[in-house]
Amino acid sequence: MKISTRGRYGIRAMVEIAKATASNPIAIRSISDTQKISERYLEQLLAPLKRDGYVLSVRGAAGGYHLGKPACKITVGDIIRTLEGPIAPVDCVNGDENQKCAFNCQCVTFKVWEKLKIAMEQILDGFSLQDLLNEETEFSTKEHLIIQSSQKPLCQN
Amino acid sequence: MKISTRGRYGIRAMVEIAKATASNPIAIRSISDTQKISERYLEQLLAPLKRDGYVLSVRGAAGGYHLGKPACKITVGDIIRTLEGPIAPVDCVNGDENQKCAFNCQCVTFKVWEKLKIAMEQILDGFSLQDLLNEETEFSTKEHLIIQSSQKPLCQN
DNA sequence: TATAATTCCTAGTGAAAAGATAGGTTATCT
DNA sequence: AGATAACCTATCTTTTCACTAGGAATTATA
Repeated sequence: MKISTRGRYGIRAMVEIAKATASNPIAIRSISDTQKISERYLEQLLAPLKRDGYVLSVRGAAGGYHLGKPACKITVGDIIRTLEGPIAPVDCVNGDENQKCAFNCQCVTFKVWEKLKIAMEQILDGFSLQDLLNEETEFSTKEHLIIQSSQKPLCQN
Repeated sequence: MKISTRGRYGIRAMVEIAKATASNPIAIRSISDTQKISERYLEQLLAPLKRDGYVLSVRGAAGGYHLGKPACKITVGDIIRTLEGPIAPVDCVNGDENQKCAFNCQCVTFKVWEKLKIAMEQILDGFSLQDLLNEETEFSTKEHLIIQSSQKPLCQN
């Protein structure tokens, strides 16, 4: 029950891209530098995000990426669905009718999975990229909260 | 973001075990037959469930398993935690302080994961084994809902 | 008391998914 | 022309998943 690096990196990348504009797009190189994510891996994450319209790209020198729609219209759930597939704890609730089993999923656990899926989507679709950006500016005003000279690793999420 | 077979099989096995009693325990063989799960694999799932006190075992001939506590006191979340580890979409919210990162997880996504974790636990701990048993008797009174002569696979969840 | 039925313990294995790397092509700015 | 960047496809390594396997210990019962 873990979010994979695809989803986590994707969200962090999108937060960076949200700061760019059509006339001043951000390059993969730049995202890679600030977020410490392999350029080559990032490339692979941005392809599906572009396909789904969440980002647009500008090719050639001085090119890069910028959002394909307003930050308030892109949710964390959108990004995860694009990069990891349907948000569903088991296949029979992923929205594809063909994945339902012979009992029409009338097994004792079906209700649990259904409710779980709904709860997860409610949270993930409840946060937009804009919310995350606001969160960031909030953090910058309270840097003192950062643990000093810590042995702990940089955040990987 | 999927529940693995360990969790899913474990829940189905526990529903069977919940029907047994201390004086009439259910054997792995029997669970395996009705739930179509490999005996050897089931063995491995029951070990940790026993360790955590959710089941008790009776060794030797006519032995088997029965619940270690009342069905209403065992939740789906309990079973999943025992078989799959902490219910946490990312490591930094799994309850282990050592997994928190250098920024004390003050990254823009932390709030999302925290809320997601809480929502997931609320659902999963909101269903007890007893609830699932009740669900089952409910189904048996409306078998007509089962899809007739379907090509669909048997339920694997 | 032998035997069959059962849990218990540890190890191994095959396939798939995750998490990247790598090489090269195409487009665009300066 | 050259540098910079996106784009495309393939490959590779590591880890996890899902299961298999062999045998030891325990206990009812014939």
